[in-house]
Amino acid sequence: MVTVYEEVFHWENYLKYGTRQFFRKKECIYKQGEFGEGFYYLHKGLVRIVTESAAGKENMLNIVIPNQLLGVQSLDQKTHFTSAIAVKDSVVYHFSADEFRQLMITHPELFKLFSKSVIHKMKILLDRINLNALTSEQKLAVLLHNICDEFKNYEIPISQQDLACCTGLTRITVYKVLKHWQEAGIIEINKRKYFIKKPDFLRNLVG
Amino acid sequence: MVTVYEEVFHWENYLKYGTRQFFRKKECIYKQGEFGEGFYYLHKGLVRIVTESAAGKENMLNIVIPNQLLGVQSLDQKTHFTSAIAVKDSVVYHFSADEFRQLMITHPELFKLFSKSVIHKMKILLDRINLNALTSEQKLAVLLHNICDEFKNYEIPISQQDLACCTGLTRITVYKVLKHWQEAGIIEINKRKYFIKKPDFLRNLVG
DNA sequence: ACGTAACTGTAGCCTATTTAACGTTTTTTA
DNA sequence: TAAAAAACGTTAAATAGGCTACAGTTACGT
Repeated sequence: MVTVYEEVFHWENYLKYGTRQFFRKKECIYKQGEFGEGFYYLHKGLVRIVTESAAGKENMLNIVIPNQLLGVQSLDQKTHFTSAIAVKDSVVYHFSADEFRQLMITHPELFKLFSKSVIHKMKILLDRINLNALTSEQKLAVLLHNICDEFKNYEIPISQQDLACCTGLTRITVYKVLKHWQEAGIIEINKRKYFIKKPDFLRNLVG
Repeated sequence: MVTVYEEVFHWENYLKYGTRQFFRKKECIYKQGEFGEGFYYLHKGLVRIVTESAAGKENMLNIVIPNQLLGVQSLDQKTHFTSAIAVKDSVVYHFSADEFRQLMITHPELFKLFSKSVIHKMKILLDRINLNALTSEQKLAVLLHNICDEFKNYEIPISQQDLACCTGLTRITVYKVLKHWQEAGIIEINKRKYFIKKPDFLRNLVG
């Protein structure tokens, strides 16, 4: 499930030490299995993190919003175990492991920032795990709710297909729930865009 | 699913800066929701990490073996989002956040060790997520297979109940799969212990 | 040593999801 | 701007896995 969290981390002052890079919509920032060196900070745009299981099924892990890190797993010259794909045109800053280690010596306070960001990532992964205990309706509710929080309005800019992918459900199940909600007047479907009319309903579904 | 990972991290030289603590079997090292301050290093014993979802269902995340960290999530004075329970009598070293930050200034190489350990944790969470894409038979196959690797033989010292808990399946489902495998001659059940006769079969199930 | 608590074997029902299938609509790209 | 590729709407059929129930076993504490 995609969880969008809004905690703010103050990386601004350190960006000048990173390397700025641009990625177009749908472009791949890093791929599962590739070697990486360091990590990225998302400055602008939107990135989705997906993982491919041994069985070959693709799973969306989370959506990275500006002001968060991605690709931390390869800080230690390990292969990436997820892929990152730009959802919108995005601007990222890349920090190489060595650079960052140097930087930490002169700016020890960076450790706090870094660990905060990483722990935050772990929390997201954990929430993703806990999601499995929920029913499909609840999964979707959590997902939509988070996405709305993120985009600060009640229009969902994500396809059924993606919703399916995020929750691990089939598209058909997503479709059914959405249809059901539409009939119950909880959401409105218009030109394949979804508008949440009763956000409280979704909130209550989960607790 | 419980995954036991064996990568080795060399914390030995730094243990003297931590506070040694003992925990008896079944004792709780930290509880989900409690505030924590710093993190633990497992020196001896075995600890299992569980998480309780909003719905109240308990899920085992992983088993921590000696030489690994636990409770990193509260490094930043946040509440723990998992609980840690000693499976055997255990010896841990606790590092407070402040202590550790000080220590990092005098020993910058600690950052590498720390980040390695944390990334490793993330990998575990990710594997746990990928597991959800699998069928119940596959989940059990992966689990048994990992346990065997861990214990270095083909006898499974874990109850059906625990297998259920680890995989998130019901006990009945676990029982059914196990019975099915028994009938197919893949495992042998004897006095409530399970012996894997055709490990390759399990391996092929997943790919 | 005994009683309670936890674990296991088994059956049957039930429903939420998945799979398959297929025509339509929208979006992408050559 | 036309063709190709995604994405969507919908239905029907197949099924996996969940829940309930209960009796028989084993383990554990005092």
